[in-house]
Amino acid sequence: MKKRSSIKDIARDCELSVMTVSRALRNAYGIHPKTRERILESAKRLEYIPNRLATNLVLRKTDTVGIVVPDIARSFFPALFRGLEMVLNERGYHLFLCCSYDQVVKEQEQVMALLERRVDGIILAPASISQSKGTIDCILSQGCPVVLVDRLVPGVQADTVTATDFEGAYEMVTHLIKQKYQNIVHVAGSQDIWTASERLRGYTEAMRAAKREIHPEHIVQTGFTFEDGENAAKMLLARKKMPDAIFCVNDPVAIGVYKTLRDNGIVIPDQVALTGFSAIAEGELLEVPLTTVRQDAQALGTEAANLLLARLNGLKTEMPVAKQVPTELVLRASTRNNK
Amino acid sequence: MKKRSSIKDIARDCELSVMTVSRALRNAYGIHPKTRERILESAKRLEYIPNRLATNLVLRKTDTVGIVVPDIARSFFPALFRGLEMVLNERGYHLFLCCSYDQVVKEQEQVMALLERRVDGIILAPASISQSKGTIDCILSQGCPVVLVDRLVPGVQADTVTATDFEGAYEMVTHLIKQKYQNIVHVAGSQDIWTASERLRGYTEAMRAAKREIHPEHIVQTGFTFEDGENAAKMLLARKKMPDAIFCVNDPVAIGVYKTLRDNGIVIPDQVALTGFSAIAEGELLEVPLTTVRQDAQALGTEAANLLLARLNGLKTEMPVAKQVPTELVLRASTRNNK
DNA sequence: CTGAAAGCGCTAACAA
DNA sequence: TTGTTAGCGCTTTCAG
Repeated sequence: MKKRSSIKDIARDCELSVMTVSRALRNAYGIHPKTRERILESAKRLEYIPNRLATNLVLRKTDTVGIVVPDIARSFFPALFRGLEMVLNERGYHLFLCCSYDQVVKEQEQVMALLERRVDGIILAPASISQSKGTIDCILSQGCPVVLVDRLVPGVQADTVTATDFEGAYEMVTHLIKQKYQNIVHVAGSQDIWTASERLRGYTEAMRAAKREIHPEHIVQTGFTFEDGENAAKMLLARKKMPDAIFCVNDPVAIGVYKTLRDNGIVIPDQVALTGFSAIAEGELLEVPLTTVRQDAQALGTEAANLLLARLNGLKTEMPVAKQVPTELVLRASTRNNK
Repeated sequence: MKKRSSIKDIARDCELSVMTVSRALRNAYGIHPKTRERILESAKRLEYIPNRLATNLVLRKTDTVGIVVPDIARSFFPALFRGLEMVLNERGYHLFLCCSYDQVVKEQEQVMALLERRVDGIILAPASISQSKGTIDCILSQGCPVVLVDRLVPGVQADTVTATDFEGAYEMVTHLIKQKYQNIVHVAGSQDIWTASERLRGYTEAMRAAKREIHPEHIVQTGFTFEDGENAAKMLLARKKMPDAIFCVNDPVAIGVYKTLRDNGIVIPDQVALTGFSAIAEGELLEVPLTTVRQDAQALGTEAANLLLARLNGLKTEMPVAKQVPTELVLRASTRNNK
């Protein structure tokens, strides 16, 4: 492994001072065109690539932003990442992507790694309502700008960008009620995660507004994945009486439910109506396309990126900014949609 | 924005030399337990987080690996990323994820950013057979270990991990021939991308082995996405005579074809058989589940990561290592599968 | 237009 | 067990 060449090697090669080389390489003023040309030629010949560790150390700036999401393999997050990347790359930032897998400890580790590498800012979809606060406070205490995206943590003094999870769920469930479904079950996600908790709240409030009673069997607790949906469906199938509508916390869960019900001969939407949340592409490809709530993941990304950029450029406001991206009902064949 | 504390602040706080603090923080030998305790307490109180820019500069090691993929939003790549991450995180490396969007210029930029940040190694799924060589040679010339994954670039002296694209395609097409399909069309991807070119080669060789003639209309040129599949299907629909089997370069394309054919009243597999490549989850959820070739994306990731780790730990071999991960035929309802 | 000195935050090597 | 010196590769002063 050969040694990489440095600014010093170029200086020696050109018989100039390190300083002149540094200036020429950065296109700074006050360098004789002839000199600059010699330097550039030498840099090329020596295969010089600047060492940004050194530059960043001096400048206290890395042009790097850290991203922490639960799991990049979940359909929603690549879209979000793309939104972030489009905006931030454009402005000269590079991205560190980390996954927390919804584990608080892992999240903490990843954030530490980012802080040690002195990223200019962090965009975080926190793993836990109850336990991520410490991690976020740690970022804040280092004076590192942070934007929470998709998920909130109450009581944290950070900028946030979320979708209207509560409103979306409320609207969805209200639609089901209007369609005269009598027994609407919510397959809910972990209540320690913001989006899941907001969607449950949307369900609850919509039911309450329609004077529907909510019994424990109306709520099935599960996770966020396809497999979690399969399990939830099995539990429902084991009951004496199936619901006539199921509102799932997200699309992967809904698709898991869909598949299990279908494999057990249940006809959607005739016997059971089914809905998800997020509008990932897969839902539309099902034999019976999935009614859902559209969330613009990429827009969440661009908004979060813009907010971070504003802070990076010195935006000072007393209060943290809380931005919401609207959701939209998407009615497809997995529910009855009269009128 | 308050100033972050450094090792120097702790030294002042404890009335010790910087060196002693450095040692204590790294759990090095030869520090009085009492002293270490004081230092640790002080570090905590001052909210000290080590500056790895400085450490990395001295140690010439960043514990960071750069990943460059075409597009993290494509189902295949999150799985690959996960494989990489599992292995590399475990061994203390953090990951820089970049997307090239199949653009050579963007790829070049991303690689430069990684090299400037002095990543310890790079894992790359190259954008172009004909144009990525320069970029890869640039990495190599810096003495930076690199592993090509999923896609190759001929004539490059780097370790590689690929799936058996040729064999998988050959097997698939041979199966279609055995099922007595007469007019088998290949919806091919860009021939400047390794996987697409290998799959076309698999198609061609299988046809040749069965003494089938290949005419220009047997091959439809398109891209890698769902939309590309839709376009290809429209072109086929416009023909006088539809094929009786379509082998698509990958699953997203196949699903795009599927949807367009279905929307035009074509029954799969009765009128047209359809197959993809990759076995992404979506293919199984279609009304008529998709016959395809399974590729273990995560395994590609773990293999590539292990290969890189070996190089990072000083593995020296004359020749680059070329590892292949097997593929497997997945027969589902979108093709006739007799016997 | 060019250069010398100092320092970013840390560690390796040697000395006390 | 602790401290001193030098230096990683670069940039910011301030001088020439």
